[in-house]
Amino acid sequence: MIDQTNKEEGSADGVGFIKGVAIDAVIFGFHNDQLKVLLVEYKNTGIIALPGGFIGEQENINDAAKRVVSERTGLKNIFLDQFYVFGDYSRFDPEPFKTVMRVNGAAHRDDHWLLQRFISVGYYALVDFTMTKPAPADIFDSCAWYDLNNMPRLVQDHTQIVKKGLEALRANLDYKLIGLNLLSQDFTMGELQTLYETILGKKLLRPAFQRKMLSLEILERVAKKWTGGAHKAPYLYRFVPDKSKV
Amino acid sequence: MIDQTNKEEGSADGVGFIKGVAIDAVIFGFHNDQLKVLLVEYKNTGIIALPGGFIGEQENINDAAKRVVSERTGLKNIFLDQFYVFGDYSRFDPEPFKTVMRVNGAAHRDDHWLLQRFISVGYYALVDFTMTKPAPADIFDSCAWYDLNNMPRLVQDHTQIVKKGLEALRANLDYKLIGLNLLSQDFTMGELQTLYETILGKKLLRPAFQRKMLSLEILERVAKKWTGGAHKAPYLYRFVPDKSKV
DNA sequence: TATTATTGTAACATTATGTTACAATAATAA
DNA sequence: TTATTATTGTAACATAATGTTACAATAATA
Repeated sequence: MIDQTNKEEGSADGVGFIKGVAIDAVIFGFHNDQLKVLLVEYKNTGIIALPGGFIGEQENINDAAKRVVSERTGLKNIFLDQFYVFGDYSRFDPEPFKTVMRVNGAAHRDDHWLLQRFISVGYYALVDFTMTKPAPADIFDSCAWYDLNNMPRLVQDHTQIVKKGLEALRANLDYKLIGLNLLSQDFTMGELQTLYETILGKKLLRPAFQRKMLSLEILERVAKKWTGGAHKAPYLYRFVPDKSKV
Repeated sequence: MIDQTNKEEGSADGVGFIKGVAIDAVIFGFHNDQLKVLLVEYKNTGIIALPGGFIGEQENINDAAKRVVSERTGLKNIFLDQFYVFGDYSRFDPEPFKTVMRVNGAAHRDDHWLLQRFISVGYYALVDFTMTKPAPADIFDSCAWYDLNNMPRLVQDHTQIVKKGLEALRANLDYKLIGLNLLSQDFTMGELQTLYETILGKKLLRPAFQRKMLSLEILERVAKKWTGGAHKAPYLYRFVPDKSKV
């Protein structure tokens, strides 16, 4: 447990971590027909940020990213993709971390490792909203979902990082079928279409969408879903990963 | 000049640079119907590597990449794209740099900054082969073009980096029209097609390719090119960047 | 049993891409 | 000068992909 705490983002010293490189994770979820992003709020400061972390001295960077997302969502087997390295000098701004330390009574000097310049590697993660258990660490007041369309002010350049992460998600949507990672195991074609429409920010025509998805031959029909509505019941579909690897 | 030398990759101390983060550049050229990659050979060692460098303490990472490519090619206005961060712990291997230092008489200790673990940000660059003046630095025996299909053994994981860089180039080819950066200002449709075929590693059908390229409305016909061959002379085309921004 | 809203998909229209064919033409050879 | 050759530019058609309209099927409700 002490070991665990020591590996959290806010640990007092940088022992065991590579300095100068950070990971920021744009964790996307989908709920109530809206894209959500998981954000943390630093204790007693109102400072809201992307979940982030550092890379263990002997850790693969992709494993570090996975660890960061796991710690905040409670999930394993996370869909993760690097999308950009944020390395402008202008993003260097030690003030927020100074505030976090001061307010929470952590002594620090200006040459503290967290107050130096960081290069940040951006990852986006796609998770099943219904399966996540957002978990704050000691240094956070909260770890919670926010509507992508109604985001609070974020620390440093994190708003920009979210924007770029969404662009990467859009660019990869057709190519990687990644949208499916955002839904529960079983879903209707309508839900899938709404997800795509939400990610792309535009309406799609239903017949073409359904035909396209079915032509990929990666979905299997599992049952009908009686929604209680006064209309025909939609089928439930499930992603069949084997079929996409032929 | 001293200042300049101090900023080269092989400088003895790491003063002025961010530690732990490096840039590796896959610089593509196109000549004699073949894709070329610019590589450096470390003095007296036979060690061949991608041109690389480090990030100044107050330098933007993208500017550092541009600087690295400029130093080796002599060009300004370089097309550059980040494509991946190589951060596996297993790629950490100080032996090659130890050899470089030992052979060239540079004293070093095992805790020398160049012998620590680095996270490497991969960039690919596209340059006009005919305009480049490959320039080795003091620590290199050579800086020269190699056929992509006939590459020597590269240091560390650089072969892997080249492979991933080529994949990124392929993936972006249609999307970003980046192929045009590899040709001289004026080129024939045949040259453009050969470039695409070389990058994609497959033949394309001529009428479809020509129709597609012309439909983009970013090429203007400038003149005919009399090649001396016993056949109809092809037109020369030129890229019209303005038109692609409408 | 009629009404309503939504689903699944057929049918057709349009666009994009793949393929074949051929006239135009620059150099060479007869 | 005139045929020959190789290559270019593009028309014409074939096929595939995507956009659009239409409508039957069907759960729940009136």
